Amino acid sequence: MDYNHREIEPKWREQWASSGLYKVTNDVSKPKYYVLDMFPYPSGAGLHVGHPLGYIASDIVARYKTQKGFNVLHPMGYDAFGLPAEQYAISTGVHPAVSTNENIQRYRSQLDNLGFNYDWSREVRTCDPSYYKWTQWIFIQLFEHYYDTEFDKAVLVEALIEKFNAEGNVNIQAVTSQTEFFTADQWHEKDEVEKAEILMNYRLAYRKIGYVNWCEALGTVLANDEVKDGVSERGGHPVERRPMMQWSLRITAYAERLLSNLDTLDWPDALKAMQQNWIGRSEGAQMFFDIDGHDIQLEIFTTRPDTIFGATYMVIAPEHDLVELLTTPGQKTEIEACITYVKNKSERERMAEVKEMNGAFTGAYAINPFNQERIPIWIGDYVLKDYGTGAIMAVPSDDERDMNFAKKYQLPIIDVVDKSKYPGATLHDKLGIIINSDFLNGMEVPEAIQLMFEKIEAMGIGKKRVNYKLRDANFSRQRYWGEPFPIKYDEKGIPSALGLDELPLELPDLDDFKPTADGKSPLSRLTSWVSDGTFERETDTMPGFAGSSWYFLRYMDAGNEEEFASAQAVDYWKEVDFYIGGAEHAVGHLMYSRFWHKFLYDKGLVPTEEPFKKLVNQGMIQGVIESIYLLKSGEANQHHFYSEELTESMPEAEFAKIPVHVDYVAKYGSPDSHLNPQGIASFCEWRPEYKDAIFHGSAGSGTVAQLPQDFKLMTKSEVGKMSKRYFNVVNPDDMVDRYGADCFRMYEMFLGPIEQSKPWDTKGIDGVSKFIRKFWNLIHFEGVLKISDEKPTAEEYKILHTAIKKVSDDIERFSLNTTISNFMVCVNELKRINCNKREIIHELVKLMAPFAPFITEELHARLGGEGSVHKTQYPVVNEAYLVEDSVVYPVCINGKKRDELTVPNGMPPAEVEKLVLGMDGLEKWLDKPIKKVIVVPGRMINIVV
RNA sequence: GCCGAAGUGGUGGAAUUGGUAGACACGCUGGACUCAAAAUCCAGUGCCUUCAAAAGCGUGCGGGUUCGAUUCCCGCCUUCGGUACCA
Repeated sequence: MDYNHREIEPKWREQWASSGLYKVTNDVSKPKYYVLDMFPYPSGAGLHVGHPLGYIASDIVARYKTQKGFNVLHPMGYDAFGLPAEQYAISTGVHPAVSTNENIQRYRSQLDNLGFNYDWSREVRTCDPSYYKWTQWIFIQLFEHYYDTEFDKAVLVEALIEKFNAEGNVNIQAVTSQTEFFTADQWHEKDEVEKAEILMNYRLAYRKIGYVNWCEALGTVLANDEVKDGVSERGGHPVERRPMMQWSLRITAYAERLLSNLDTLDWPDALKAMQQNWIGRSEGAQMFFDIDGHDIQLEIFTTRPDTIFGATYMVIAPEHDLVELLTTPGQKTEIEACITYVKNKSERERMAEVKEMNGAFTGAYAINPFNQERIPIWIGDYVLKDYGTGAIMAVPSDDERDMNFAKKYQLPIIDVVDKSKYPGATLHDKLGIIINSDFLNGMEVPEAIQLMFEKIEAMGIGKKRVNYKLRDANFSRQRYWGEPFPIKYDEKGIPSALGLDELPLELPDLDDFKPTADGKSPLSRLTSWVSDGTFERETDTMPGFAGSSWYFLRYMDAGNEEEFASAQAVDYWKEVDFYIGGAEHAVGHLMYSRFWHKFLYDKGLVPTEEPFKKLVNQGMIQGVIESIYLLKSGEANQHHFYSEELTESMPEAEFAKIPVHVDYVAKYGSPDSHLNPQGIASFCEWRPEYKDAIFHGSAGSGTVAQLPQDFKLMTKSEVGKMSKRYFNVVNPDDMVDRYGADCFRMYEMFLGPIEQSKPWDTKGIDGVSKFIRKFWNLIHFEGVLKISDEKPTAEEYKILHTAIKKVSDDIERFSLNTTISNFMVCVNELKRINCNKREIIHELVKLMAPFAPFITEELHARLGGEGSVHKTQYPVVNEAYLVEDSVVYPVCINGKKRDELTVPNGMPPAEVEKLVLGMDGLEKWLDKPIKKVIVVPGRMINIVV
């Protein structure tokens, strides 16, 4: 019989499940290997062909490592809290728990279809109380610790209180937002509320004012994703940034370790660079400027203290605490107008803008401590409150944005750095000779910076300091579908953590998921849950990254009810050896997980400082978006569609692009893609609002009922996201049904390098399908198994061992697309010589088992193998079979290949050179004198003329 | 704007350390088999000039280093990801 995946795949799927083949024990006698996928958010759309790309790759690695003798942990779970389920609930009334559960069921069946070797007994769901009990528990630990810079680790807040009692905070070395010092006596005099506020400034989980996107019209806080061009995506309503008291995590305490430990990781350099830039360490000076007529000082941070004589104005963020105080009555209107304007801009817009900045003068002046000059203090949208100190000294001559701001508001510009000695240097390079700067004149910039550090410290107006761009993470969401905070507030508003016996604090049931009128979380509607008269619960919930920051630890001991994971389990599995997931998580998720892990490490709860030893980012599989052009300025009820070629001469803005279901498009994805009359008919049936539309093409115009002969409406094809909204989703289930999971898996790998994004093209899968049948037919003739037990020839061994070598090398360097090519080459070669030798084929079956688990299991059984092929030892190359007795050299003249030369293996270069010069047929290129002959042993020959 | 990545035939891609550009597939063309089609098999297929032989050009664009550059360096262009509340 011919290979039939519909029979064979379900058979083994059931067999594996019933025998528990993929169950993993914490068997300490074997070396461990932990392979992890970034767990998915179970969206309502189900998996599309892009999702499994990384899962297939990790499955191959997991199976390969198993065959190499490791005890492999390869788990899967769901990142199940999130915004989409909540939005779905608001629009349909379906409870997020219900829709999430349905989505998970669907994901599970889709995943099962693909033959992964996950140990499902270890599944985690972030929305499950038995899981988020420990998310809450970790949050409480963060709440109860502060970061001590003397020991360089997290320490209990209780220990801090003891120190406060004994000696105040003068000797405390900590990462803190506390700026005022106090003695033990002063500490004792403070009341409970004041003490709680001071402790907040030290805690790793703490409360502070954060800003949210508030949309008055929708009465809700919007995610950045829901804001487009400064207005809400739904409805186009104005959005403003509104302050709110929220929980934050003090990730900045770990900035230095997050940065320096990057060196220990086997991650792509590009990714490390992104994290480095995100942390953004810079050395500079913290400086305090006196303010004319005020008792207070303005704190700024600058990396360029050497340019202080060029500081012609100061800029503070419009949200800065001092704005109100500094604004003079005369400037009030202007400042308020500016603040209102800035409120309506997102942070992203404010950072992106380098040309058109906005600001206003407060009316106040800072004093330059070096020449006592008055420097006007402005507010400006390009300074962000949470960056550094939220205040800068502006040096327009040496900073592009300061320069543009100064030009716009006609502020003076003083050149302080002469860069003429360094012609290639840009403004960002710290190079040049200082001018117009009193005692700094004539110094080189780096030298001047050093001198300024010393001066500033000597004068007591500031300190050399390290600053990070990294900001503390906002940890509050005004939403329902997330982990409730295990926090309650007493009648004075002082927060305290719940005890372990009160966990999990379960998310209460609710039937109205809309936020309240004043923008509070939906949970605040449940007054009976919120308050019992003596205390009030926190009603915000945690963000998506809470549950995903530690899930990889839970897999190690998923059912544990006493701890997040037992010490034995954590000591055995330690860290993730191989982590694969999307590049879109390069900073967010990976940074937060590293932070939490380091915190747990400080507490002695995990044995490694880093959670993910090796990491690979997989690319996205994109779809082709097909759309047709709709004329915008038609009469209200008469639609006109234009063929793509007709739109080229008209302004693009006149057309709206209407996505078309790709099933209707002929020559889908090619430049010739179009709707034929049949496609147009399908389109009109699918979108009845266009059933009377007129279609214009090169062959004429007409409605769907009366189209000209050979009518074609050319469509626009663009590579983009595979998504429901573009009607271009390809479901892996369909592929598995038609071609089988083995074929689908191999095709996904064959598409290209795992790290690269590439468009999906169903057509190409035929090639892999043919290959699988060819492979099967090596030992099946007219449907009957036929195997030879003869001893293989040297040629057969060579074909097999070439494949073993190449495939093993490729897996080790994670080049999975080329492994598939190598299997194809191997099978093509074996087919060419009609090899059906048991010894060869059985080894090949084991070699291919990680890639195509079903067909190899079947063949293993048919070849009389014991047990499962997935527990066999992976083939090892024997180099003896690969030795060549001759070498073919390409013969190049001036780097261009002109001929070949075959010589015995190991011939010395000098002799090869002699042979080459004696070759016939090279004369016509050798009419000029030969300058040099280069022989690279085993590689090539180049003659230079 | 900033940070990161990618760009090679009609298409997906290969070339592992600077050494034969286009492996392996898809598609296309021709042929075999067939009443016919599908499936399968065989041959060809970077572009251009050409009956052919043969030559020239060719890895986003413009420069550079080198005997030799898809690979290294400098400057651009385009697309994609992230940009702190999508996941």
